[in-house]
Amino acid sequence: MKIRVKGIENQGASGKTDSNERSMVVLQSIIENYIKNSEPVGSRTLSKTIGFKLSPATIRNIMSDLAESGYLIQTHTSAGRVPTDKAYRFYVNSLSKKPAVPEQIKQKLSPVSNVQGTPVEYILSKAVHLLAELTKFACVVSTPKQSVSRLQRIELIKISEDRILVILVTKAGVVRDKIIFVKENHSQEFLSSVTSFLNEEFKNHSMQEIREGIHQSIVSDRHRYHDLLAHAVRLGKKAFELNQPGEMFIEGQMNLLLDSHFHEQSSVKSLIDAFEQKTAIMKILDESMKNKGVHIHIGIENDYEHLHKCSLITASYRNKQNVLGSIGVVGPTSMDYKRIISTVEYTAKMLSKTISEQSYD
Amino acid sequence: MKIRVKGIENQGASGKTDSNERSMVVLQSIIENYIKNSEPVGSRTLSKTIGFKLSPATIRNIMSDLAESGYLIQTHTSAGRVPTDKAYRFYVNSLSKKPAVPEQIKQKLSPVSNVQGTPVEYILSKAVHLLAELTKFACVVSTPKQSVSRLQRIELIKISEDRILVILVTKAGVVRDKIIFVKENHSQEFLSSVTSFLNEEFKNHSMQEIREGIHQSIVSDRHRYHDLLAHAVRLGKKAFELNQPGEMFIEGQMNLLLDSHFHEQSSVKSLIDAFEQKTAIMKILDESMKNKGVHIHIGIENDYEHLHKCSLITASYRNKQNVLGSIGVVGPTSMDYKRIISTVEYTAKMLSKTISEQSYD
DNA sequence: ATTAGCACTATTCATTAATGAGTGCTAATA
DNA sequence: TATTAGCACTCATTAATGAATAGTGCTAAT
Repeated sequence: MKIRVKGIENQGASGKTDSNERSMVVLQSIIENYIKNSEPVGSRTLSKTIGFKLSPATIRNIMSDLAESGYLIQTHTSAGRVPTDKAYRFYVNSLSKKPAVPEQIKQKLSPVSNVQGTPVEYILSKAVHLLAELTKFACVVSTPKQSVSRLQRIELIKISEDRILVILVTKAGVVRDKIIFVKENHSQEFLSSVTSFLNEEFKNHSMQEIREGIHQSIVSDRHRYHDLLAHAVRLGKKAFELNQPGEMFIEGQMNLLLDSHFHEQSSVKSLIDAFEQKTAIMKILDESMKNKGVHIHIGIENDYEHLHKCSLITASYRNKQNVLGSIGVVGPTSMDYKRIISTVEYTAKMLSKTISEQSYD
Repeated sequence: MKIRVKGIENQGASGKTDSNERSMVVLQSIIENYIKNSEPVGSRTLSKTIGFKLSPATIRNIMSDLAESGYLIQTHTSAGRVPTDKAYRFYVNSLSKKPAVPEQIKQKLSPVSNVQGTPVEYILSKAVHLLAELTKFACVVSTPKQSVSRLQRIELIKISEDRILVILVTKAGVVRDKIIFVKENHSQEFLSSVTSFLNEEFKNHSMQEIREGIHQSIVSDRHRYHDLLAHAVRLGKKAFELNQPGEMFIEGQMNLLLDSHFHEQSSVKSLIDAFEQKTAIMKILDESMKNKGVHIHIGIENDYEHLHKCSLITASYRNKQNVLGSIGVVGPTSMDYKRIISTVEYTAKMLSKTISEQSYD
């Protein structure tokens, strides 16, 4: 008795890759069909939509094999087949790496480059809003991580006897502010001296570096700033200490609830949890900053359980110097990967371009 | 034939206010029951839960009258009664003006005062987040209107040959930034002169005033700043011109979708629309800044059609000088008004307190 | 290796009947 | 005169039934 070649699974193990390739095409076809209609796909419909001629019976055999290898499941005996996360993974891996971006999408995203001169946060919110409108899913974007970005300018402004407003401007064009409380009543002139000292000393250094090196650096310069020194150290430390938690803008959450895949009560609750407790998604965005290109997390691949029914497509954005943050889409595992991937990629590119142009180096 | 006194409607018209008062209590009871259980309430259950003894039949008569006067409706013949928007309006109007704030809510909101020294935006997002958690509805907050708030400080920072970073600090503690593009290559020293000129001239004036008066003011001072003048006018105009659209933070939209009242497909779509197109809600928040206290918009009272099934509870927040913005809750018309109103009021109070303490005057 | 044919299974949909919650009206009652 | 008991009636909800449908798995023929 001959054992049928199980298609995709044992690539190369068998001499005949014909049957192998065919099952791949069948799988692809099932996936695309399901992405389009959100309904279990059966052998009959498939035999019609598929490119070459193949009877339902044959397709049934192939499907049976694919199911056995974990690419398909049945919701019940007499239902069609539905792709698993494993299938989607296969699918995105087999996609041609660079799908073209439809002109229509480019059009829609053009406003992103029209907001130059506005705060970075505004640009981000514009981008994430448009992305949500285009994809009809939930979209997220993380604000620039300040630790990596380099200092363009620091300002110390006296507000009252015991409060100083610190304004940090990074090369990426991000402005951050914070109030620090002090015991001594410094004059504005004194603060100006400290300001220019800090600017001279730390311009073009990353926040991380500054935070780590602030003490040594000042000490080595002791001779120039005698009496200023003690205070400058203290103020500088406080000023650069500000480690605001990374923020995240979310847009279009509600879109997900129109999606049939999230109609069950339990899924909805999971989603709410996932967005309420932002850390999980934030973590994925952070992760996405480490490598170039588009990142894809499919369903069960996500560490966070509440995201097991979602796929996340993310891409980082950057200026000329550094990776700053990332932007992404959260949707059902059966999303139209081709379209979403290229849209996210293009959005990130536009974002990088716009922000680079107003970065300060 | 005598006409039965129709209760609430013709208050004072009849000699007997007894029946009048009783129907008010019945209505109140129905409303509270419906708020609690989200189910049409019938005469039998009501006769049990209501304080004094009254047979279902009598209650049916009263209910019939209330229905006729537009306070109640039936979804179908054999169903219990459901309060109308008119009933809710009656209900909130008859509430004692100052319900006590439960200690538990005070506890939960205490983090709002623990974020002093952080940017105003951060405080706002914290507050709106907590409010959403407490109310389990969608919550919104508008960022401070810059037009009314007074200038604390302006900074002009040279970024490149043709770009200047403008930083505006208002008395309310809000920091806004914008890049302006210029044709001439000004030195940083020159910018410093302009900066101190603008600060001297305009500190403590509202943005509105500054925008309106910038030209006259400078002209009248012509003798002091001869050559500076032309440039200063141009720069100042550009700098203060920045009229960013008022922003709004939204939190907990998804909460609404767990609410049974929004389960129909059409309601969900309405909600999505309402939040997508933020202007309607923004308008209500703006409106709420004009008068003190809590504002209540019930269902049909809202101008915007997509909000006809929602009630909005809003309250403004302020610093010592000005009303800055407002915060509010968007929920179903059958929300627990007592609780929500006091929670919103208290949150706004906390917000005002926190922001006042770090305002610059 | 592929396909046609057939038995089998599970969902979906419409129909029906039973149940029950609630009202409105009328007549009896305090 | 106001209240209440009683009863007929309405309509939503639920469960049960059966027909139609979409799909599979297996076997035998090609």
